[in-house]
Amino acid sequence: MHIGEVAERTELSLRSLRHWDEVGLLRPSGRTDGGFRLYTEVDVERILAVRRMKPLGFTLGEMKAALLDLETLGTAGADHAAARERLALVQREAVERRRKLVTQLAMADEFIAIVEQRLA
Amino acid sequence: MHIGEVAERTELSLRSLRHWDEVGLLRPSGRTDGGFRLYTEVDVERILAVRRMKPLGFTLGEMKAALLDLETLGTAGADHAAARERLALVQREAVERRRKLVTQLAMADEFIAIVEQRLA
DNA sequence: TTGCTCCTCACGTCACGTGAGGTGGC
DNA sequence: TTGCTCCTCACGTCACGTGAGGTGGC
Repeated sequence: MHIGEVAERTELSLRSLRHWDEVGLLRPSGRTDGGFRLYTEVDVERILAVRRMKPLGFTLGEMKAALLDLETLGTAGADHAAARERLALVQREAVERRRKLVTQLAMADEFIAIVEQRLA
Repeated sequence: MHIGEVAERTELSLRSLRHWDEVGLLRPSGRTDGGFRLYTEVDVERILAVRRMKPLGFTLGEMKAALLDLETLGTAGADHAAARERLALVQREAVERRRKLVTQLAMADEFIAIVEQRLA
């Protein structure tokens, strides 16, 4: 699948997908002879996983590491111990950041209420 | 009140407050002879208003304009018509962006659930 | 063969972070 | 007088946005 279709399906910009490729967060599985990026369904699944992490404000590097660890846990015979340890930290961080997201949502609601009141 | 106290009370970095001053979003009401920024309670109120808008992803310029319009509506005799019109647009945008925030929170929850499941 | 999609530079942007070197305030 | 807080550069960072100029794919 070409980058355009992936962009549409994931609601990401072409530039983001290319950037993620550049920095090694998400390399497409293949390329055509002409150099076109070729993504598989598995690639798209990875991209969607990154999309879920993104709102929590992790850096691309952190997300790359987390993605790797998640896939390690899904693979038999790998070094599960280290991956589990790192993911446990990611989990704590994620829960903490989720709390901040909720706080931000509350602040946004306050702002909207204030504007509504001023316009009423 | 000096910048340090403001930073603590608003949970913002010194750098952010200085940056907001630099770009004209939030100038402190005064300066000491030595050049120290002096913030009033009203300044702090403005800063907190900006904090409420921030999660919605507006640019500093947009927030500056919105803040101005909000204060215009709070002032008698000013050009309320134009301010109301612009604020109505800001309101629509805000509601739209709030929806996206909720979506992001849902995605974050999905991610946390996935990690939890993998670690279980 | 015609477009439409894709490619690689490469500079620009936004909102700060992070020292460096120096001085004001109580 | 001693620190602790504050100041101004000014370069760095992160995650892309945005053309420019060119070519691959069906």
